[in-house]
Amino acid sequence: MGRAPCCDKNNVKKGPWSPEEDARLKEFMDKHGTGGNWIALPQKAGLRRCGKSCRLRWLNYLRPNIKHGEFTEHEDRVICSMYASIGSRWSIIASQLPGRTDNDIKNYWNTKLKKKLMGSTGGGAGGPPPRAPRQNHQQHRPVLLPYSSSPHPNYNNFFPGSGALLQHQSELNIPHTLTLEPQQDYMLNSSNSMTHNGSTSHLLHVTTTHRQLQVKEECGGGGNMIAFGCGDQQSCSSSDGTTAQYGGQFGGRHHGRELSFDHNGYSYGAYNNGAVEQDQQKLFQQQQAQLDYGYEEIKQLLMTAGTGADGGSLIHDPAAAELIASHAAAGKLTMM
DNA sequence: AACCTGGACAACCGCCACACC
DNA sequence: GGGTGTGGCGGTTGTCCAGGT
Repeated sequence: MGRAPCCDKNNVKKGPWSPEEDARLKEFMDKHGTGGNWIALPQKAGLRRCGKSCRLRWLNYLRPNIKHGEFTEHEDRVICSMYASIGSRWSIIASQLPGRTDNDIKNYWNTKLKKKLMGSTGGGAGGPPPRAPRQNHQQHRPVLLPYSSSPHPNYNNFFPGSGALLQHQSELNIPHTLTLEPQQDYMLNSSNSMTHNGSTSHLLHVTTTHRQLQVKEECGGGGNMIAFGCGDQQSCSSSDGTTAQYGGQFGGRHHGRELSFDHNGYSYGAYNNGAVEQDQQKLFQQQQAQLDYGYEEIKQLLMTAGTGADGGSLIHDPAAAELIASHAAAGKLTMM
């Protein structure tokens, strides 16, 4: 049983707007505003258009103070760094760029920035963070990193001279002890490939959030892509349709610190209705305690602590877990 | 000159969350 | 509390145009 359409599709005009329609809509909006109802607006304004179409036309084109034309380098940076942090939340990104619409930014990203960025990475790992499903703001607020601190891994290639933004990129060379910063992404050095489930991986991401460790393995060339998640369920799918999903919670005592890894209640820097909750960001910053893992602990975490969707460990292959742990403990994890 | 291709932009579609009754 | 209407969002498609062959 489908919904009733918002308008009579047979009786509305589609396609590009004519100057006359634009003028009529603009005149009506100037005089009356939306009247709180976009659906009823076309009839009142004498337009044979769907209300949604009117709304879109107004918001994306006719509204005052809309900025068209070339994006500045600053805007490029904001878009890229926010995309790296929150993915394709165009409306939120648009809220940071006065005069730009989400549609504009989306088109600009899809047609120019994405290619520019991919070109600078050589087609490597530059994907957005996995997009969380649409959130019930009151129940599961997504983690939102301060975007300026989470640049694209190849940000420096894309914007020469922006090295200051990569202040977190440093090698960790602490034998057998790995210090993971909460809310930070790490990338395993790709010089060593590893085998998991019969496929060779070339890249491995370790993401830490407060009380959360997430390992994501990727293969180049459109191969398998596997995400190991803790707390919130994580899932990734690949272009060839192979998907692996692990989720759940795990916990234990490490360095005398109780780690529950239950994600609930630990989303800091969240946004709500598009507005960053700054006080929550402050709270997050205050609670940025370091998480210390040794080789055995990392291995243990990976091998035994998971209670994923399949009830198994995060990594089924002992050799794989050992390899990750050894790389981590040997300091071969690079902050992204 | 005709055709093809790719880029840029505008618009549509379907889904979801929320407000209201 | 449930049903319904609406607004908002993101993904996708359509259209136009410029440049290349």
